[in-house]
Amino acid sequence: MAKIQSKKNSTKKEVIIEKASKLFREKGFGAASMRDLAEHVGVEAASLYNHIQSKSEILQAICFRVANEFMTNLEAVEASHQTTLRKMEAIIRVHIRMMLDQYEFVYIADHEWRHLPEPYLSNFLNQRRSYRKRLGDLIEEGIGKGEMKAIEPYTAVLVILSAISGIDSWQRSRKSTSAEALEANMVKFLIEGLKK
Amino acid sequence: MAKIQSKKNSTKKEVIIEKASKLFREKGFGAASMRDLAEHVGVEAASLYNHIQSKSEILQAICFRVANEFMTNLEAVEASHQTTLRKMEAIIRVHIRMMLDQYEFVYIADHEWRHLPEPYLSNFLNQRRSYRKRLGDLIEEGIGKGEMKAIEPYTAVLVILSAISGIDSWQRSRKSTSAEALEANMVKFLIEGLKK
DNA sequence: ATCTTGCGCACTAACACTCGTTAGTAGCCC
DNA sequence: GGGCTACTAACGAGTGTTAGTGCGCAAGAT
Repeated sequence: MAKIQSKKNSTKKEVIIEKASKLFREKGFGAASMRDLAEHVGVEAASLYNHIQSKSEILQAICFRVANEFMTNLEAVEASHQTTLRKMEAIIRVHIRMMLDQYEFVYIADHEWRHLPEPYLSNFLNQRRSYRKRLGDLIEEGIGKGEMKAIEPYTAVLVILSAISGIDSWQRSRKSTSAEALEANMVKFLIEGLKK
Repeated sequence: MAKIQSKKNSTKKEVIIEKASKLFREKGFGAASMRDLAEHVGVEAASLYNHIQSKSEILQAICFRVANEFMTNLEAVEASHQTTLRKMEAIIRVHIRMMLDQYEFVYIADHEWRHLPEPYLSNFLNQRRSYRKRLGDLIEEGIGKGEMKAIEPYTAVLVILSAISGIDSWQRSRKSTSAEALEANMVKFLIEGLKK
């Protein structure tokens, strides 16, 4: 009957994950049911299990994909040769853009990770902690070099990351502001808070 | 049998709401069950219904209590005679303090409101939108008076509110930073982003 | 001071679902 | 013909919530 796999270059599993990401964001992981998901995919609930192993496997796939993407980017930026301030700007821009065009995925990694089963939960939180630590170190370096004002690095990281994740409010209600303007204004605000 | 009402000056309903706020934050509204809640209260699930009408009534109580508190404060600040910049600082500080000592409640109003049933959902979102609009107007006024740099007000509101709600990461893992230092640093960062 | 009444509150049992997931089966394509 | 993959049916557990019952304490009547 109704085959899945609507687009080429995307396995059925990928289709399921993509539909799931929309659903998990709208209803939350706990409130979204497999029957719900199946309907959006165009299939019976039991058929999903030909492609995935469990509901939480979907969540794992989403969370770790996002985490890896951010981590990979961080490493690239760290290895680059720029001002510390420009490095931070680059990272901030990547976060904003990810939030703009991979919204569903990033949102879930940001808000639904708590439903990960162990040991994935601990693993994820470790990665997260390490990522933030490295961001903090970068800021500390910027302060040391006199490029940034003396702010407690941990707080700065908190403010920056949270501020960006607030784009989710913007996504919900396509307001007057355009995506480009949003990015520009946000970078301006955040970098200004750092700059000496 | 085992009576509820451990403390004076707090009805049994209040005790239930308080325990529920902890539970809803830890597990999410959808994943927290009435039997869970009952156990924390020290009572059978069915007994809860002598004091509340439904699970979602608890959510409503929490969300609107928080919303009203913020709204009341905003009106007080608006009516006061200060620099626009100082008004913003006052509002930011109230948000931070609420996040520090009414953490569970604020968190739920911030993240679990989507599980409100209609018509409460629309009502809540309207209040929220109106609140942010008025914050935006305040910033616009500040720009007009030359106290603040020219930033798109909507974006600024987004950044500020989201940044503060990120304190939840801090609450989860009592880090090196103290509450006072956190508040000071955060205000510094955010106000600096606004100031001309 | 004792008895009576009534109400507040917690109990057990149950209903009517919904949940994630598994077993077993049959059709379609290489 | 043999994998894939989608189907139906069903499982056991857990969901919010209601019905009906009885205990215990406070107020009112004698």
